[in-house]
Amino acid sequence: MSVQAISYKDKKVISIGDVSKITGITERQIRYYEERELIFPKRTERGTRKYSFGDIERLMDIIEKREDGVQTFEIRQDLLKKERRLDGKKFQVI
Amino acid sequence: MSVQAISYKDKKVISIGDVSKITGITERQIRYYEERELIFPKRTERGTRKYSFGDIERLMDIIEKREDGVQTFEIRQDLLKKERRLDGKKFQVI
DNA sequence: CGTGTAAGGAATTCTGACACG
DNA sequence: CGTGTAAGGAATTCTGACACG
Repeated sequence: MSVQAISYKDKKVISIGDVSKITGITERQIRYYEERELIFPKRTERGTRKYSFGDIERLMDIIEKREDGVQTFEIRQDLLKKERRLDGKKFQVI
Repeated sequence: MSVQAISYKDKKVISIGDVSKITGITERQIRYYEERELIFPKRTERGTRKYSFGDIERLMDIIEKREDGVQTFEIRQDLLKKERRLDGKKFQVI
């Protein structure tokens, strides 16, 4: 129930060109969000970025926030908060 | 229960090079199986083939059969039989 | 029948930079 | 800060063909 096999959602196999078409934003923006550490594609041996469907969902979320005027810095903050919450559950202090 | 939204499994977004790496067979073989109508990738505007995870599963199946000495012709026959069975359920003759 | 290979062209992706603001 | 663009190089993919068997 808690442990789940990695599904297709998390396999990083989509090229940036396709991600751009699917999400509707430019490759430049996608690369910038990576630079700002909001998204983490895999790299092939050659250096090509590969994204998962999960990454695309995350991107959709980022796009929405950006449209609401949220800065990448703030989006990153929220991300870190979430991670800390997850850590808390793993190493719960009593 | 019967109708299901198209999941990530059926989104055709994987390039032939990645399919080759994932399945372990050459691009030549993958293209040949398409020529023999065993597999049906999508084409981008430019003409690049795009495969889904479902396509990859199907390929794995084809590879196994080929290793057992089954010819592409026979594999295709089985495919058509399956389709007919499905059709039978849709247009059942009484 | 099933697969390898060399050939040439066209589209993709990458990085670092300059630009505007 | 967030995004556009031109630049040049490197890797990808495509098709049609010849080869072996």
